[in-house]
Amino acid sequence: MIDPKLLRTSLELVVKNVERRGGAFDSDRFAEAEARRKTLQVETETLRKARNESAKAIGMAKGRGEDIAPLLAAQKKAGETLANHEAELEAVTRTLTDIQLGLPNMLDESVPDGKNEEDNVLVREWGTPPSFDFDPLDHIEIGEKLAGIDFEAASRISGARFAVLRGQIASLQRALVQFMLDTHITEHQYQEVYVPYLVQGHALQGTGQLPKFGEDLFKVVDERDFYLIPTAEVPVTNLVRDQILPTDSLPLRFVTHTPCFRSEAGSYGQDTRGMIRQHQFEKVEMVHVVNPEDSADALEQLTGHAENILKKLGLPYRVVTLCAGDTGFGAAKTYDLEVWLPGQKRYREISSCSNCGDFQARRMGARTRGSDGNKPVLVHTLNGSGLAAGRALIAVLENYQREDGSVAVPEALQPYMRGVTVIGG
RNA sequence: GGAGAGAUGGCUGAGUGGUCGAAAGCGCUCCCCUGCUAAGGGAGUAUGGGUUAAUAGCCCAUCGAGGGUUCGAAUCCCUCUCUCUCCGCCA
Repeated sequence: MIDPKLLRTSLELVVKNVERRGGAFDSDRFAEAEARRKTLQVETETLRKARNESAKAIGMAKGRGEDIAPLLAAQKKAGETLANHEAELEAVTRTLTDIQLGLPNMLDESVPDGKNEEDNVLVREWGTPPSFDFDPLDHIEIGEKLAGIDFEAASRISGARFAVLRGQIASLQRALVQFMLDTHITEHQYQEVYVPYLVQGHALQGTGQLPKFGEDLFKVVDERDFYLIPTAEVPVTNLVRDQILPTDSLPLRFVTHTPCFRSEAGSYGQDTRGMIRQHQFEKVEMVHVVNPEDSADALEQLTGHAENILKKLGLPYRVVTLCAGDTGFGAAKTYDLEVWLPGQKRYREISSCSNCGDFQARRMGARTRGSDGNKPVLVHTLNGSGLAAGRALIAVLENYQREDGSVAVPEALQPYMRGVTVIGG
């Protein structure tokens, strides 16, 4: 959520922010409800105060042995008025909360204008796309030749948008995951965590997936409120929900590996072939929890950690700043890392690194004592893929393919591959 | 799955209908005294919200969550969640 004070005092800024993102905000409806809330809350609290004072007076009168019957009658009537006010206040408050939960984060001032991914701004490039003296295959063909990726078997079991991996290709994905985790733990000072893959609605509300994006999630059919995680960002960021963290315990850096589950509703027809867009995929996720003044620097560091993985793997990539229209709901600013895929002859997203500012922290109730040791202040949260393992697998297969259909194993992964240097061939 | 116990402020722990946002102790912060690796004295020390120029006052709410009874609920009733112990089962 964005700061409710901002909504009250600078509503036009919020409207402008939503419009920059390509949305619309009915600010009149909000302003109306807010005005009503203000009046109602003052009245309700005044009534409550009167109720409390009278109740106290009744208690004391009773103690003195006086006749309290007339007092009780008056009090009962006042109680009814109060109950009406409370009910209306609750309804207005719920309306306001619903509006606020549906509002996207305020964009960082450095975020460029733009409507969609075409307007994203290139920050830097690393590496050179490999040149082949043969026609490079895409990962589907490579996987087929090596009998390592089996979409047909997956569709018999689970339908479209799933893959079965076999043999050394399956090992390669696991090697990628282990390599990424170890690198973040030993070189980037992350704490490894293991977290639930089923989470409840309130956790998803905390990170911003709910209430607005429920259709992207898999909900467990059950009397309980369980969802499959769409990203480890959800359980990991929620580690600090309802906490007041000592300021010297920050920054927190967590890393984990989880499967991710996405319904991909609304993406019919996109990336239907291959492993690019799956209902289930593996990802290594990094989460930072930092003091508010540190989040801009933390975003650069976080992005650097993800880049370091690509560098060690020798995969050419570029970094773009997402424009206003392409920046996610909860993010104030996002860098996407895009890896070169020779099979598609284009760069594709392999990591998304976001600074969410205090947006998630406010929803979760995650705070810290400021350096002055006084009032609790909201922490800032960041998350980034480091990296999406399924897409990293594709990138390795396509960039390291050889003419005979075999695939070289990047040096960094060989220790994780029982010393195997070439798959197939 | 069966049986039982519990959930109060940073921690321990009182509090079974009224002046309790909550005793006491510990911890922490500041001050005083004293002076030496100690002790003593004093003050302060929850969170969210409203009002406000205000992180000053004042007010409202919060004793696991939600509902109920009552003029009035930490205290009584109901439902739920979680934790702990024992038995059974299980990776």
